[in-house]
Amino acid sequence: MASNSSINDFCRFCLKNMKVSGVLGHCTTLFDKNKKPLSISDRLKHLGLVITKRPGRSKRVCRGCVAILSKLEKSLPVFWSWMENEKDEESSAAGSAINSDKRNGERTPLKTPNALKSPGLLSVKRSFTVSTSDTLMTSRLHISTQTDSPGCSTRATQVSLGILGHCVGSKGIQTESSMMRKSVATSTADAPWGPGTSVPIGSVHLRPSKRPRLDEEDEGEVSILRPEPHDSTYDPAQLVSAVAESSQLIDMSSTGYKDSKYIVFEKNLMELFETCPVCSRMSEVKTYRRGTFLSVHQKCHHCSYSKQWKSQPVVGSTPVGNIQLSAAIYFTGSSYFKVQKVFEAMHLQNISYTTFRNHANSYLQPAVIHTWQQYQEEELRILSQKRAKVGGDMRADSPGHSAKFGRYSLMNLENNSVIDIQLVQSSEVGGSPKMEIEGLRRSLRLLWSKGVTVDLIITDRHPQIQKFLQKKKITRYCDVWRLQNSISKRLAKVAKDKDCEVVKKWQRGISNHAYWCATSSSSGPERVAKWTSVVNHMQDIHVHDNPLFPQCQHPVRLSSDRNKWFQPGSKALFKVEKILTNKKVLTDVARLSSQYQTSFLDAFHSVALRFTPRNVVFPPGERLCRLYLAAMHFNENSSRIQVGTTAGNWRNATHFPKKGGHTLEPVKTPPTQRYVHNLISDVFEEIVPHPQPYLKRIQEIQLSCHRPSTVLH
DNA sequence: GGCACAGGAGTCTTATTTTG
DNA sequence: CAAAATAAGACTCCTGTGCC
Repeated sequence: MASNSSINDFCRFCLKNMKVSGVLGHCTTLFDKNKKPLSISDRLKHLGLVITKRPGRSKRVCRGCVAILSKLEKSLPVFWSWMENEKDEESSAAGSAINSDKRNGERTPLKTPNALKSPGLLSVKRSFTVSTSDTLMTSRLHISTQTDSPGCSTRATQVSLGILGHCVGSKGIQTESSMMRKSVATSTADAPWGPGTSVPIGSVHLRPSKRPRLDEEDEGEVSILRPEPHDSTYDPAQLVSAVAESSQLIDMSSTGYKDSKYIVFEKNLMELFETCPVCSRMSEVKTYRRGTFLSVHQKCHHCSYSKQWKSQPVVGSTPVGNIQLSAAIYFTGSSYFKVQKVFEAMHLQNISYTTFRNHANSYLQPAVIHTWQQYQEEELRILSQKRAKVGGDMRADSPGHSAKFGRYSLMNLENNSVIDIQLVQSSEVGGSPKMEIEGLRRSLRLLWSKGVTVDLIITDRHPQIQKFLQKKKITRYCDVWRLQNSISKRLAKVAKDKDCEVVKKWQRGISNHAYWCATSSSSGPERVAKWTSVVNHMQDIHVHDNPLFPQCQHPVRLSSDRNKWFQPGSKALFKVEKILTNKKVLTDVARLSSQYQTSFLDAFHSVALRFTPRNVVFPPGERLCRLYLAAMHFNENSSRIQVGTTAGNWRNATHFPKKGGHTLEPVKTPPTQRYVHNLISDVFEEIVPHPQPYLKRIQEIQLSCHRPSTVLH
């Protein structure tokens, strides 16, 4: 048994040990009948390899071998069709048998892809002679160019694969490159991307397109390639096409951000380039795709007409649409992978994840940091002119239950806007319980460094925090929602006891009572007096010993439900009284905040959750940026007003919460995303032209995410 | 030769299924 | 029903490819 299980830890084909640190990773069972659409063994069978369960042979394969199988499934039909074609030609052509034999003999020496290098696989491959199907597909290109095969089929391949571009190269290519450079050399008037070229993008175009974007290089090379409208192949038609092209590009702004975009089908697009507009005969069309970008190179062999069309403006050497897509995904808090699925579902061309990450690291995150810091500076400047009233709360921000990261959010309670977010890693402060106090410390240090005086703070009932705030002489208040939530939970637990069912009838009443105590009292002792009076009230006693609150304020009325009153000396009363008059609870009741609540902080947490879903692992830098984005979204939309009806009433919507019953919630105006547009503008106007200062800033931020706790004390 | 992009592989994670 | 096993998603790092 033990030996069998150890064999199954290895891949059947490449013999790789798939057990890492005692855990099997990325393996698939060969004979899993439930696997959809087919089991691995069935898929192999389809390709000609019959595989059976055998003692001493593993029943699992690794992900790498499954990937090879998938490739073979894609490529083999192509390869088989080649074989069929060759057979047909061979049978018809006399004397080709020798060549055919030669080819069969040559098939194996082709370069083996890395993935197929393992000995176990080779044996399998040989058994059905498809080992190089994948290789053949890719090597087709190299063989044809190097060996200069005279076969007409090869020639066709060369053309289709774009090799011709290098050989012919001349007019079409020059036209294209000069177009790019023309924009570089001239300022705005003849820039191919249009006269609306903004200064920053212009500055990008000032660099030769081949140079690294981050380098500032001379522009001498640029003008050399300018004069291509005066090419020897000058033709009025060409001029027409060039003018049409430039006018088309002139209409859009340099980044085309505000341009509408469309989904264009390849077939429909290619209809535009099929025939030469000058001689109306078929022209050669070559395409080049990079992410969402497509360039079409049309060349007519009959009249020398050539044209290059680009689907998007290009900044430096990066298509603008690709960055815009990355920015749109990132700034709206969406997930690349979800968008990728949507794109894939409709065969829409997309950028790779690596590209997305590169864009995020180079431009998007710097934009977020920059915008957030500007906003924060301004907010803190205003706040420094008065005594700040803030609320803070920590939430775990990691997948699962492991509180690896925590985010401490600080909110200005006067306008309900988030003014600071601190990301704290449990490992840097020595455990998750210390994260909250650390987050608060960091936030307060920032406020103090900007000259903000904290008047009061509403925060958690954590003893460490109480001690810290006492030391710093900051008035701390308790949030009513938190207190009533904590008490509700305890009451719910008691209500489950079969002798304490009466507690259920009072849960909502006690919760409401907490809010009433907080809002109707002017001092701590008065709040406590009102709070403790509920114990009498629950026994149908409405006159109390406490002079601060001698009598219930509600009108005298007879209850229809006599069973709701607690019986003196009952177990239920004893348990509820213990919860309500607990010393810590009374201390917190005395500190209940009457004017400011942190319910908006919870609303922010739910927004933040949409930007940083818990089941996705983000690197700390990206996590912080996403939280900043959440804060920007929240701050922009926190003060939305209620929608009115034509009759002049406010609109409400009925909600049916999980607990039962129903509530009326105001219908507010739809949320806006102005911050997204501002950020994208920032990316193109400031960061893409001069990324270095922003990158430096983001490095500082990321470093500060990991600074050791000792620095902060 | 430089750059952008694509994709593979390793690692960590959660969700689901299987097993005892 | 709980624990173990399995599958697969998500992320980082790295390398290869092809265009300019």
